[in-house]
Amino acid sequence: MRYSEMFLPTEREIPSDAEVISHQLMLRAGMIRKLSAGIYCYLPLGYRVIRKVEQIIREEMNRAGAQEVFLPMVQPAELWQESGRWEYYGKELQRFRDRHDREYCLGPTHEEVITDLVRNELKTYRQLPKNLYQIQTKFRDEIRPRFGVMRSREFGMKDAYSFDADEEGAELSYARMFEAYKRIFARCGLRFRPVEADSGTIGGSFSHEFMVMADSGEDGLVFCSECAYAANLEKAEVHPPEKADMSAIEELPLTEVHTPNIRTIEEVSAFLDVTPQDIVKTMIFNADGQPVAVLIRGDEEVNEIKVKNYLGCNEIELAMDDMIEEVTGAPRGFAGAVGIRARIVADNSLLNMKNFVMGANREDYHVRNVNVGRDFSIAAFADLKIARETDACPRCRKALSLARGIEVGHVFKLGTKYSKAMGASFLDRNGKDQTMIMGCYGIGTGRTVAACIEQNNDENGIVWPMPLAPFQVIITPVNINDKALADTAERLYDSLVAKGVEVLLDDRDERAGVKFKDADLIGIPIRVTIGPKKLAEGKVEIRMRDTGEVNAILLEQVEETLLSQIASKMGENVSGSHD
RNA sequence: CGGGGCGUAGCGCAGCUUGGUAGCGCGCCUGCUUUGGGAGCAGGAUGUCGCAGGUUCAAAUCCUGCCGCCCCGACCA
Repeated sequence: MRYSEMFLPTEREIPSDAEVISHQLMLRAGMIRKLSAGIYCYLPLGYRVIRKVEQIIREEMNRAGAQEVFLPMVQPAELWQESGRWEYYGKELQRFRDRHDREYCLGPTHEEVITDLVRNELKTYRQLPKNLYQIQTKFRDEIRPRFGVMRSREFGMKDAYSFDADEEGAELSYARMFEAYKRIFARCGLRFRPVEADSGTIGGSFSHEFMVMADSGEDGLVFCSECAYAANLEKAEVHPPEKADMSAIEELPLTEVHTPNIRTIEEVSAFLDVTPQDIVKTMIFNADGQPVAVLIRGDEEVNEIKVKNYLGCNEIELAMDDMIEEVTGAPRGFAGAVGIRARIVADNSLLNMKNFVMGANREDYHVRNVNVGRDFSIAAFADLKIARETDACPRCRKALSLARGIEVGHVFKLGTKYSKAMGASFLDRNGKDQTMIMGCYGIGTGRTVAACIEQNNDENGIVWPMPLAPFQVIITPVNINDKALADTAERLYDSLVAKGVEVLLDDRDERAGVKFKDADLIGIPIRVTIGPKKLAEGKVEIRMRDTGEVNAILLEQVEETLLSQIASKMGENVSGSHD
């Protein structure tokens, strides 16, 4: 491709509405342009990178035995009513009516469509397992799209669905996808980590997210310093504290203290001159309409998802003031466990606490020297807190580490959630009707590209890993009006193109500085600079974008040198060959 | 949906408080010079000042309503 002919509008200044680095660089490098909130156009440079990601995905999905299909984006409401998600999915699901007033939605995901397709066509265990995937545009009417293509409303996604006859088969399908995903993200040149995750509204029993490590990521994750445990912060378990021998500590008499307008942990600890570790927080939740009091040590935070999963409820939120007053008889800020009219659950952080402070369920009062058993009882302790770095690994008790990441892929064991609701069954060996067991597996293509930029950039722009680079090589003659330079550039360009190298020839009549800045900004891994001084010696310069290393190479050796550089940079992230 | 901010040339911004000829930098076009890290000089083009009402002799500027976009929160694969 000739730069002079390419639609590649680069920007010198940072667009004012871009916050994160990947968004800024995608705009500046002419990869994307915004059409509307959360809706983006991909320009040629950006789309070339998308196609690189898609190609890697295709190769690895095909290798893992999946087959590519292409499903409609517009989906009839009836299918979603069948699965029950027409009601449950909420406002993210973009609904509309056609001219006959029939209801439809734009596909945010395709469990319904694929399950419908499969139930109509697959009838016997002999036809199973099957794994079908597509790469397609999804639409989710996000409450707040942000960070460019990282969280957009319209976005590209690879989604795969597996159908198995039995649990062992489903396990195998899941494991194969898990391995395929590891290969995909490794081949993309990403530093990533698979983590255990909550399965959310997609549902199902078990899932892993693939997190690209980046401080700008929206998700928190924890991982063990010793063993393989890693999980999304939403899900991360912690090992309960060692049970200490508390018998030596005498239980002091319960005392009510006047604490006028003292509500928060900070206020209470300052006012009563105790540490937050001496206080128990009582959080009132509304769980499917029922009040639940969650007790946790003052310096810890409640993980709502853990509470939700522990209670097994559908909806959970912090209770409104009227519910708080109903169960405590006091306004917000003075809730405690003693005498509360709500189910009580306690985090493990209470295990070794004695003579602690909590709200008195009376306005402007707290109580001191509260003790579990004597003053109120707890049916069971559970892990309900947000994990911290001071917590111990739930598997091996070693130290946990915290990091931030970008979720680029998610694999779910769906079980029979959709196949049962929609009647996707088959006849087994004995002629008996059985429900298919499903899995689903997603990768955000645009998000993968953005995540890659988050990990690979410097002050001059993007630094593409070779496998995702829109071009492998850029040829930069420093002055196109110097015929010797221009001719050399043209000849090298032709010969590299003939060898199948993806090369951009910067044939613009611009000064060298402008070309260098643009080459750095768009992040092409290898730049061949053709200038008068080195050319007089029969040489050109090869400069690596990542290290900045420059080597002068004899013209007759350039092609060979480039081919070997490219080859070594294509495969350096994955051992073994790939088709 | 709640809170905050912004909408002026392709991009980044000033002007608005105190109403009166719409500006700056970059980019763009022409010419000359220059040619290895975003060149210099000279000349030039480009604006329904987000939209609609209102106040006024006069509105980018004041008032009202609406729309769009960004940030924080709630929410979310």
